[in-house]
Amino acid sequence: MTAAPDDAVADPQDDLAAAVLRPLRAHHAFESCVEMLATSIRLGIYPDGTTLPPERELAERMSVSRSTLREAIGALRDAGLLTTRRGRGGGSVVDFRPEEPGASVQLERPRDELLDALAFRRIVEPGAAHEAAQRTLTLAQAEMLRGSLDRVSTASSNAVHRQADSQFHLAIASLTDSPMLIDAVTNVQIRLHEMLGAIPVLDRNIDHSRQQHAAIAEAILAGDAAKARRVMESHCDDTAALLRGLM
Amino acid sequence: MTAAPDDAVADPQDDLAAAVLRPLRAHHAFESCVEMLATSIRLGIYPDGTTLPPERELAERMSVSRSTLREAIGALRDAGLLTTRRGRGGGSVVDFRPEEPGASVQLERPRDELLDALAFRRIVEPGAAHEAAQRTLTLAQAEMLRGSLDRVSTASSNAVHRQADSQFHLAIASLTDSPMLIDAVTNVQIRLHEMLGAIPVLDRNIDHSRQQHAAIAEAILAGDAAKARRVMESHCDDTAALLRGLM
DNA sequence: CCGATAAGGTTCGATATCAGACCTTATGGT
DNA sequence: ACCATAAGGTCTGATATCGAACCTTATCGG
Repeated sequence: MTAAPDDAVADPQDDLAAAVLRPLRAHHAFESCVEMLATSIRLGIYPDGTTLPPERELAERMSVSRSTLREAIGALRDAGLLTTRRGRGGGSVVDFRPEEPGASVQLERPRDELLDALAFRRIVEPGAAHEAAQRTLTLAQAEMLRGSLDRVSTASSNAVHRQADSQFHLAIASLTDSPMLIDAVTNVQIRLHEMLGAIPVLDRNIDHSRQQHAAIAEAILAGDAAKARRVMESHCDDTAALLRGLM
Repeated sequence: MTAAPDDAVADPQDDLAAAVLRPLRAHHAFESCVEMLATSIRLGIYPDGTTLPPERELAERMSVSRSTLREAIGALRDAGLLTTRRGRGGGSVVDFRPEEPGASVQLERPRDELLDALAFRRIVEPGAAHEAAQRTLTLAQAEMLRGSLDRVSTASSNAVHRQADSQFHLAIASLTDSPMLIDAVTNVQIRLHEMLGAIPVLDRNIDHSRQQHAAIAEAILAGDAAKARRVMESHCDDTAALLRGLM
């Protein structure tokens, strides 16, 4: 009744089952842990030279045992992304200078998944911008947004720009205070960051991006939700077109 | 540098860290497994009297070992949601008639989380409708959409209507073929379904919903993406207003 | 200079989960 | 009537993860 025979056309109902019964466990907490920390470092959330939060705290945030977390940190240390010092004031210090993007880097995920991320992004990021613009921001939030814009505007190299770009988009999402939305944007940005690392970058594209970023931030700070969404949509479309063309 | 002192205002950068370093493991695969299956049954994906897919298949879909899955099925059996028969053609048969919603049901999740789901929904479901309308649907897909609309239109009771409603929205998402989008809508619908079970339902609201559902399906089948999005936005707004008022 | 403290490092037993082989039962086809 | 088959049921050893206590090291404040 439920299982569709191999030869028959799948019962459309089964698609729903497939949707709800999604895999619920990323095999091996250890690996996911490594990936998550490595991503944070590559995205520049913990820039070169900064110290990671204490192990006990990190473990709790990721809801993972300290032993597992430590193994992950060990792996990153082996990979040369971290150095660790003991004692009070010690900790794991990031040792990572982002590399200039280029076509030599291989994509890890299947192409489908990346295209999916672009489509999903086109929906959630404009939504986030719209929502952020509707809120009345605290001074600290406005400050953070301006800071993110500033960093992405003045980035000294393509590699740094790429990090700052991710953070700018994450910053907008975080203005919404919506965990589900933040999570969605984070997911998208992780995949996007990976894609951008695999293509050559043109200065002209970056200039164009810069202008769009400024317009988006301005619209959000001015509370112009419709404009924020519109510009973000164009921005996503442009990035997507670039990526689809070059991959 | 990284850890914000308790007394100071949190460094905005830390918000980003909090976003990327999200918990990565739903403690106890067993519990998540029970929840997932129970949800599928309550959403009517496996209606009363139908047989679940074989254990080996279910286990693979959820990427969980068969032992763990079996424990989950056992728990559902103990809870009276299933009966199991051995031998060829056997399996676990659903034994669940949805209850009429009412204010007596207690919400399990914190209110914040539910409001968050409403906000997120307002972004992703209109996006899904828009995307679905842009695609050229196969005959089977159009058929499935019409079927879902039909079931939600002719539902004989509030309880059945609530199930059919979830499935209608999931059906639209599944038209997009975008795993990330489908996943987002699924998440939202699970939370929504829970909320709808906790409030009394007015026939007038249901009639209104019905009209909107019909308009959405029509717009999608006609390929009118703008309209599909617009109507879905109203639909989400209306449902959200109702829920916010009654919770 | 010295103790309180905040970090990382180590160890160990308990438990959850996995992977897979194997057993048992009922059904449907020939 | 029989037997291949498709289900659920059982068992077991390996491994991952937890969690919690405890040790070691370095720094900061008085």
